[in-house]
Amino acid sequence: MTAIKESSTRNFNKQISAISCPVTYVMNKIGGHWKPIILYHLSTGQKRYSELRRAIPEITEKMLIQHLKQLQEDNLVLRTAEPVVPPFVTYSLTPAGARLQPVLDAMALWGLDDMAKGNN
Amino acid sequence: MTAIKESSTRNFNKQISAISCPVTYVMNKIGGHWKPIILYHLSTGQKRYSELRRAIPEITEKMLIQHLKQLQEDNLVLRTAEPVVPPFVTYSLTPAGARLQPVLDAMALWGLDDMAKGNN
DNA sequence: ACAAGTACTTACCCCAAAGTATGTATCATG
DNA sequence: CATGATACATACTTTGGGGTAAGTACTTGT
Repeated sequence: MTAIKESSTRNFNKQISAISCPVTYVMNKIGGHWKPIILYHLSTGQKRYSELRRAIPEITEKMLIQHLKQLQEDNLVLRTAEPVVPPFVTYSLTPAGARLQPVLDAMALWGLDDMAKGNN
Repeated sequence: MTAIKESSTRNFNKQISAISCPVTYVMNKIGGHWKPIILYHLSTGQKRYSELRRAIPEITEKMLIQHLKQLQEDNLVLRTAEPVVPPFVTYSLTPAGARLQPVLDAMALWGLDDMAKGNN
């Protein structure tokens, strides 16, 4: 699981930043190139693993699962597996994940606005 | 600076993600451990370089300037230098930077809420 | 003469995030 | 009997973000 060197200034700073700064706390949860995109695709309804893969062709399987796992640990997405073969796994937003919607919307709004004017 | 290898899948993905996903676009601008904190300190009014340093003692000078530069390039903060000696430099938010306020607030709100309930 | 304050710059190193590539188990279908 | 689909796992390498430490140019205070 990408074992993190517990004794690194790097990680220590990350921790205290997350505790003292709620914005950084959010950043640690939805940061990274792929998480917002995954969250977006799940915001339109639950999806199977393979559906997500096809919806985001640029992402590698490793990255997809890795981030899905982290999002699960962070209690933002829910994994539901049907014990059948071939496997049938669906991912959906948890309530906490759904509550992120206004945040993502606010960000998207600002982003689009900023891209439009480029510089004010 | 930190010269970026232009031909890396890594950076390429970052670029296209930022173009196609406005949320990622925002993330690239205010991501990193220090940027939100710097932005927060500037949101309460313009500050001198040394004031910022004292306000955020954990940050190193290298990181401070590096991020201030990036924030300038991203048109979020404005640098004003009085041509005197000793140097007198103040940093303040640009209109675009100020417009970020509601976004940061939304994030902070969610963050605090999420920290409070931990898991729903 | 020397320390301290101003606002940086520069060289060097480490590490975690991201990418590449391949493997696994099970079943259905041609 | 081999290919494809499902949902992953895992070993290996690269690279960009971040940290450490030291230096620069100029002036004021002691």
